[in-house]
Amino acid sequence: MATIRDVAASAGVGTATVSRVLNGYAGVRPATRDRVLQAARVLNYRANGVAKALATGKFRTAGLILPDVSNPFFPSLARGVEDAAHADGYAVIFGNADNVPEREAEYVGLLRDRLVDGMIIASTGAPAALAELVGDVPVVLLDRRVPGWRVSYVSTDHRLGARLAVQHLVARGHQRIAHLGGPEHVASAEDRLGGYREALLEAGIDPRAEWIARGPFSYESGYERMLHWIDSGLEISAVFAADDLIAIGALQACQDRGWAIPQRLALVGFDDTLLARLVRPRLTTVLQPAYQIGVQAWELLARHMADPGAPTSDVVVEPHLVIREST
Amino acid sequence: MATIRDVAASAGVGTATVSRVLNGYAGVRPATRDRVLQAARVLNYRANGVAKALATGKFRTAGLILPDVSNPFFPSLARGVEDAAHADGYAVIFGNADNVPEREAEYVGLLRDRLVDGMIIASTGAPAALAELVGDVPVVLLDRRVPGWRVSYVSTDHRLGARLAVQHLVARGHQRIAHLGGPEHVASAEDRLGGYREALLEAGIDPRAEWIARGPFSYESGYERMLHWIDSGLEISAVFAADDLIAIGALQACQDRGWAIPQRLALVGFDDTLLARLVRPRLTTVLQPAYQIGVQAWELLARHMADPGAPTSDVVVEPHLVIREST
DNA sequence: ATCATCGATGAAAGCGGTTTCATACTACCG
DNA sequence: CGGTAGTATGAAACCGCTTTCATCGATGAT
Repeated sequence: MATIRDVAASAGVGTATVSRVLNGYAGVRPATRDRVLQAARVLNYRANGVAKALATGKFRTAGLILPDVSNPFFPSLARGVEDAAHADGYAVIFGNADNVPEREAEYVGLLRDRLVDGMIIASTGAPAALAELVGDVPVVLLDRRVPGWRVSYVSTDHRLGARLAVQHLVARGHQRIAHLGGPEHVASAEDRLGGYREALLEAGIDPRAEWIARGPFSYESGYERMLHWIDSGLEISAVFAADDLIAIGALQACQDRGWAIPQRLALVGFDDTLLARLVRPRLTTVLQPAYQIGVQAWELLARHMADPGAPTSDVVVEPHLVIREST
Repeated sequence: MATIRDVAASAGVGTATVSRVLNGYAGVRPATRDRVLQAARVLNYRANGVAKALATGKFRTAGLILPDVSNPFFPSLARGVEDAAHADGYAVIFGNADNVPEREAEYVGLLRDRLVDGMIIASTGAPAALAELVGDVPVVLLDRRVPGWRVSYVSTDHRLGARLAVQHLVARGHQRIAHLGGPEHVASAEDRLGGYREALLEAGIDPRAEWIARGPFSYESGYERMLHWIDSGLEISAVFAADDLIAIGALQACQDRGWAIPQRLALVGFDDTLLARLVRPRLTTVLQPAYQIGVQAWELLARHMADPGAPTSDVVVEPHLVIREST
């Protein structure tokens, strides 16, 4: 692997000049510039990014930590981040925290050690502990606010999304609407639950405790909780699920027990992943623009990386209801 | 951010000793070791990974290039790679080539510049061009062999998988079996097509040209091709799709045109992604153990990183048929 | 008591870039 | 034609770590 010194020697100049040419600084005589370029080409020279990073303190690499890549929502988001980062010449190191806070912390440390220039974290656990780990690396947080930590956030208005979903069910004439919620202490899940409650109260419906069951954002969890409700004779006519995976699990449970959707039970999900369009009946759900959220997060991060003193901001993305066949 | 010099000064030793202690080399007096450890703790010291990489030539980071993260098969695979890498203390930088060969090449360059210790590439295009770009970084290739490039491979036996699928359809009494193939020049797609042909010939059926339509591995592509077949009156009773996404698109098309599955048309997919279980009727498909393939690829890569002279190997994974309701 | 041996340790030289700073050269001006 | 401002360039320091190699003191053998 050719080094900058090889190129310098081959072109008969100093390494400083090679560096100047290759980084496009003015003040190099055209003849010299050409010699350097030529030598670099001949030697098939590519600058060593690590050495560059050490010298400049910038690595042109960012970290992205996701709670669960198997949930189709996150690949879309990741792709948004990655496309935007890529356009800026940045690489993205991604870590899958697998919904385990320890693993998340581990990744943050790993990334910090790799000197990433910034991180985007879609946190699972309580990210307050992360603040210290992150140090002074610019960070953008997704879906979760940490009091006292001055970083930028981008988040969907989950509360609003949940209200849209429930209002839609109410408008369809439902009165007994249950909620298959997400895990506790996860901000998006909490907000969706809050929106569900609000919307019921607004409609003059008392949100009963037995209408709420919480659990992980997964197909299995949705399936089991719904099955349990059906088998225990819970009297409901509609369900708002905290995400599409849970909704689809529930849908499956209904089909296994012969509850027709939407006749016997109306069902609304959240996210609008590809899955929502694939299942039968197609799932009514709340759209969160995953890709754009990713792009947005990148833009914020890019700003903070360019100017560490830039004011933090708080981007709230509006969700929309997508009505399909399950309601 | 504290440096190794700060720790050395604080502990009253040289940087060499700090380095020795922190990397666990023997030959440091316990008293000294404790002083260093203590100082490191007080200063909240973490070694700068970039500097370490520059000094050692090892970054404990690997690259993973995937053609399309939206295809649920790849997140599973990625997770296998990542889990295994993580267990070895490696970080993985991943790149989404988006099925564009240029983008793939760009990523390979990006990774090489970042001095990754190794790469796992699930290539889209013709990866021969990559050989040069990669340089002497250890590589494991997924699903694709490049003549003359001495690297390790791991690949599912796509040909066998396709034969299992078609043999199953034949056993169910089908004679007019079409194939919704994957893109041209993509090894897995070619092999599956090959297996399809072989199985038909073995069954004494002549594989007609009009029974084969190729296109991208996507839902939309499956939908459109199937719709076109139905509308153009193609007489078939079964379809083997080159992957689950295509199969599910086709399934959708059938439902939109009132072709009952499996009565009017039997359908088999490939991959056994989560989707196959979610759609109705559930999809019969060929299982490829994505996660294990990822783990396997990592193990191969780890071997090559540890010993650049290690002999290359060629791991072939056996697929299995998973029979569900679509046949 | 003397000397060779050995273990513990630090100084310093890289790793491959960037960047400052001094210098050599040009060109322009009076 | 000398002086000066300005431009192009290279030497060398530096980024934070690892690692070699020399050194120093202690130990054990003679």
